[in-house]
Amino acid sequence: MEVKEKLVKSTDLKSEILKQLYLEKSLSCAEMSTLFNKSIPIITKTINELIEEGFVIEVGYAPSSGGRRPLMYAVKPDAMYIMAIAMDQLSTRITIVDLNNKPVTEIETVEMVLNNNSVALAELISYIDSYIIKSGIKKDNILGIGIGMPGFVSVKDGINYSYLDANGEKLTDYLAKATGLPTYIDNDSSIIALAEQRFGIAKSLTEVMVINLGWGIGLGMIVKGDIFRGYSGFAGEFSHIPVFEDGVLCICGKQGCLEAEASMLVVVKKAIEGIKQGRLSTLHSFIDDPLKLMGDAIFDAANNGDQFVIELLSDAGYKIGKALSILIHIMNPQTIVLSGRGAKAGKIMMAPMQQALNKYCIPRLAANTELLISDLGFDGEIIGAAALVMENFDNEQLAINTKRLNMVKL
Amino acid sequence: MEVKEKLVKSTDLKSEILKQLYLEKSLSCAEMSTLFNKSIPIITKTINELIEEGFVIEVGYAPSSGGRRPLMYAVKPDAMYIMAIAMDQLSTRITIVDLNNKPVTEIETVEMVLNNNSVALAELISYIDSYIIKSGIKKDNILGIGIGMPGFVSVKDGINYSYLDANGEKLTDYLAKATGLPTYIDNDSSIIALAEQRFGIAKSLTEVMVINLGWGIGLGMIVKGDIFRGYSGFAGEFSHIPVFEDGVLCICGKQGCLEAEASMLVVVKKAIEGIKQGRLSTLHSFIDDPLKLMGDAIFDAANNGDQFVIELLSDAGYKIGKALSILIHIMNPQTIVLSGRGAKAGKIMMAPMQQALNKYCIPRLAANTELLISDLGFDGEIIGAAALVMENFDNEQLAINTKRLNMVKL
DNA sequence: TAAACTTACTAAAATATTTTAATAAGTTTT
DNA sequence: AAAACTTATTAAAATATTTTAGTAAGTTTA
Repeated sequence: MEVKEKLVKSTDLKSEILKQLYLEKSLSCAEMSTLFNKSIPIITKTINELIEEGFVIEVGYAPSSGGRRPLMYAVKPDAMYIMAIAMDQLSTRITIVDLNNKPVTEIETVEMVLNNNSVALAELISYIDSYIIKSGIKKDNILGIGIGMPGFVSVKDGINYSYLDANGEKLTDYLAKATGLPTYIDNDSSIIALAEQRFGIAKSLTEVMVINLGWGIGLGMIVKGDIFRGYSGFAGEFSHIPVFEDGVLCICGKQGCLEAEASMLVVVKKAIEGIKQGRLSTLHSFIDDPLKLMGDAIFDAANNGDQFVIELLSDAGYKIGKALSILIHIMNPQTIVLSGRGAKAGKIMMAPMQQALNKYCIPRLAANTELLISDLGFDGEIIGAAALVMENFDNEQLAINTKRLNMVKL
Repeated sequence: MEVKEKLVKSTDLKSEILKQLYLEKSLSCAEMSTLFNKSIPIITKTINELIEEGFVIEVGYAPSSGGRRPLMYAVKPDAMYIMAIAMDQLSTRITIVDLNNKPVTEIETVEMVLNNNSVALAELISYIDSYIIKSGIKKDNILGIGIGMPGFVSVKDGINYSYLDANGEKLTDYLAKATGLPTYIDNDSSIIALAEQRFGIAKSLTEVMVINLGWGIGLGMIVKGDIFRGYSGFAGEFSHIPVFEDGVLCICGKQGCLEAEASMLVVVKKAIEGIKQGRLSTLHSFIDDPLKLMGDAIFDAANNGDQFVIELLSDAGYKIGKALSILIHIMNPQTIVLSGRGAKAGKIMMAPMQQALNKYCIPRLAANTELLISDLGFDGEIIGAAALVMENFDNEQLAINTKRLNMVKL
């Protein structure tokens, strides 16, 4: 533990400790004292209150580092639960996790198209309600709902400008009213980046760019250790920067977008065309169900040495690499993480990507940036959605839940 | 005043107040109380100490907002001085400013080429020494030296990897030893961005991209209200991103860089070529002294309606605009500021730039970004260099200077 | 294996900070 | 023009936080 010192208001200490314990497996009083720049007595007092209130438990002694062994504290996993929802264009996953991010009931996947679907919002609410009932967990025990979704999401305004219109009302307010639970939304890629920085391969790093390889190519940015959203909340529109001169026409209406040249959707389309034109591939059996192709089949094919698929992924990788070189020039990140549903494809894409970085980056920058593949993979968005709720956990939330836990005791 | 609340350690309150007073013209106790989240008594006590020690003065009453008029406090301008140095490839400007950023002695410009100049560092030191002597200001009264310089500057390492090599030693340490004053360095564009955000047209904005129009095209980034430098300190390498397919060969060795297509150097080169080929321009009298062309002549010509120059600048503006659209997609800034020596040219470039933004940006992003021209202009780098010293002002610095001021009194 | 050194935890004393209440000095309303 | 309302400043009381010192429990060194 050599986490950088945090500055917190004394009144926020309690919720901040709980947040920190959610992020770390366990901490000693001394560690928290240095972390929060508070004296040991005040930490001890606060921790004891948290134990008294049922949020924190002792988890034994850590190995000695040359003196008395420190007593470690951790969050009580079942003190509160979080509902985590991960949406994409075609399907939505719902689960409820405990404070160790462990699903307490199985992740449920429902097919729901977002585009031009005026009943999507109503459906989502009904899915949420029935899932909570099925789970057997009392609503009072759920801290809130975190949702990752594609589109132009403004966290500040609580609105997704692309999907799930709530008749002009704040989507977060609308969902909170409908479900009776505090609701937080964010862009899927941002949420995946949050998961990678809090619990994944980029844990505790401060400058991280996370590429969300889904049907499209998303970017989640971690700047100075936190999600970066830009001024109006639309930062990271990576896939629509003009990289290729006179390229394919993109759905966004412009030419030369990365997404129109190198997304998984494009790879699949090219695969279908190629197979139809007689190219040999193990994927020919999927040709009638192209959208399901993505479901690991394409990566499995690549991993099994399917030449055609490898060729297609390599080409996409090189193009993404060229765009990444632009990103690196501007952001100079420590790490780039390939994550999201298609993270597996990252393995095949990595070599051509690195090749493009070497070609298009100033050497000093290429040398200072490492390219990694997520180990969270498809779970990233779920974990990120849960983490989003805890990001917003504050004293107010704590007070509500303290009351609740005390009520239960009586 | 509705500045966002700052979290400061109690032990840092004194230096933080002084820093804040350097940035604002004046503040009342109540304002500082809300700003720093401290009680009025503690602010009063601290301010009185600062007055006692000679750093702060009362500057009268502010207009009432419906009650007793607040007593305003400001920094004592001559309590300390700052040496500010602005370097570019060809010349270096030196001055000493007071705590109102007013030069106390005239800004001195010396010709000094940075590239392949092994004696540049020694020259710089001698310029500094002689300027201090000439100024008549005691070294003890100078808080430190702030230097803006082109090149790959790593603030963390205190090294400029492009110029001013100090035999592997930290440049900041070397200069501090040689001059006897704490020295801080940063990239010229970053420092200009700092000036714009602290004292210029982007004052107090949190997400700002500042384009430094000099011989090259620099970028200084303000993210979350502070200079953004990236992980290894090289963020903002805007002018070498691959924007143009198969473009001109750049000095960086790559093709299609913005700098190779649209920098002022390129504009000047094209102007010379054009005039030689018979194009009419009021610049023909400068043809024998191309490097001096830049010295306002090119902007004057444009402002006077010189068609050829306007054409060249418009073309450069459009190209910069295309690159800016990439930057906007990634960063989603609130404001883009055209600054630096060539800020004047911004007026002519603005229309084609906006045109490129409209073409290459997703409409929602283009609409959310305003394009402004600096009013600091050529002074930006000097002001930023001074601000850089105050950025690093802390309790330690304060203690040293308190001692000094008390010594003087005895 | 005992002595010396580290580190962790607890309680009391010292210090720092905020809250409260009283007063001063304005503006706006009646 | 007086009364009612705001806002600023000051001093005293109440509260919060840190420092200090003492004890407990381990590791390392001689």
